[in-house]
Amino acid sequence: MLPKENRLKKKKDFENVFKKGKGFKEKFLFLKIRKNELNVNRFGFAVSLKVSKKAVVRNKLKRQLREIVKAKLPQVKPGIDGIIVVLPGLEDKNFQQIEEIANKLFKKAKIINNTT
RNA sequence: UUAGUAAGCUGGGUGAUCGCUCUGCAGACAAUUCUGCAGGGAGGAAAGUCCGAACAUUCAUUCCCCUGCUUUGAGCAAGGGUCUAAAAAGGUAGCGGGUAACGCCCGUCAACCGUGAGGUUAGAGGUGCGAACAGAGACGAGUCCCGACGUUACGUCGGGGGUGAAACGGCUAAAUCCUUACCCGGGUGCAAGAGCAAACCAGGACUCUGUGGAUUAUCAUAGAGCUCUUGUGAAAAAGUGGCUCGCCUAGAUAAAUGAUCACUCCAGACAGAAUUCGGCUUACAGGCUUGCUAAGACA
RNA sequence: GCCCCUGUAGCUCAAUUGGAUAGAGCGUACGGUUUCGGCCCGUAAGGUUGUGCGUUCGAGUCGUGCCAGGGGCA
Repeated sequence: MLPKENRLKKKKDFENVFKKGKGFKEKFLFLKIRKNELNVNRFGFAVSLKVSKKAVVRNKLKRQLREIVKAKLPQVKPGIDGIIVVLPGLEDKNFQQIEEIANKLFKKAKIINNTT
């Protein structure tokens, strides 16, 4: 689980990111990002009922994505709000495959620090 | 031993690294923050939302207060349901018990199924209709065919074939109608509801219409309408659209109870709490315990 | 989370107190008409009535359990 300060919480925040953020797409993941006024990164996750009707599957995807984002947090440029949307198809992948997709996605969005 | 039957229990384990939430204690601090230690942290179905209850609120002439009428202890409401527009609802029902309550549970009788252990069952009473097709004829009648008798048309008696789910016996059928012992205020549901803060001639929500945008994702704007909330002597400007309780010896609020790796075994099914509790229904790999039954073998 | 509603041809809808083959319009296909196309005329295909179990002689219709889709909420 992400620390509290790194979570995107308010409904308003989500609307802002969806409305004004830039979108990036990679295989079964979709990322929306927008700069915020804070010095920290905040992330939210969304898994639709269309991905799977089973709550167990949706919860597992969210947990795995949180772990991936947690590991990446120190490398990400500060001051970004992001939402990761899961698209149907990801539920068949294992952890390594999801991590690979997420890496490509983050590179595409150019939010990783070049120094590391 | 094999096959079966009933009831109950369980629903991988160990370790390493990195994390989340709540409670208590201690310390630091402006703080709802941080640190340390100790402890709690998904299910038998958490599911479907099919019944019932708690709790909250609302309507109310039932509880409380006031007023009125009829009258001597009660009534005059609402809602739901019913309806060929007038009737008065409803109930999932053998019998007996249990429960806060239930359409639930237990015992028992009957019917049916099974060699058996056992299993299954919306199992009261009354009445109407016999509605398609076929058939001569479908609850009130009738004569398609054959035989006998009577004087022909025809009638009486007996028998047979065929149709059909059912063919004269007054039989069977309500999960379409009605009755009844007994019991009962109704609606809305924790997004119920309560409190705090902020703002003002304003703000929010909803509906409709127009315009634009998006199209695996949770839009924006203008006008009109009507209601609700806060609030007002007038005008202008600025600002808020949140938080807390409800809420829990699991108790979050973008929502925790985990992620990865290694070893191991019989290789892990169905599946993730959201106000709480009692049931029902549905999904489900494997393992364990106990009682009983049938067949076979041995003593 | 809580509370509701709806499932019949590709689409929009019918089907009498349960009664036999489940109909109609649009669409589709083929044929005719036309120089060709449209309109028009004719013919045909297309259905496990979402699904299982039950009541019944008989179920789209009655009862019940699932499945799918949709809507509302201070």
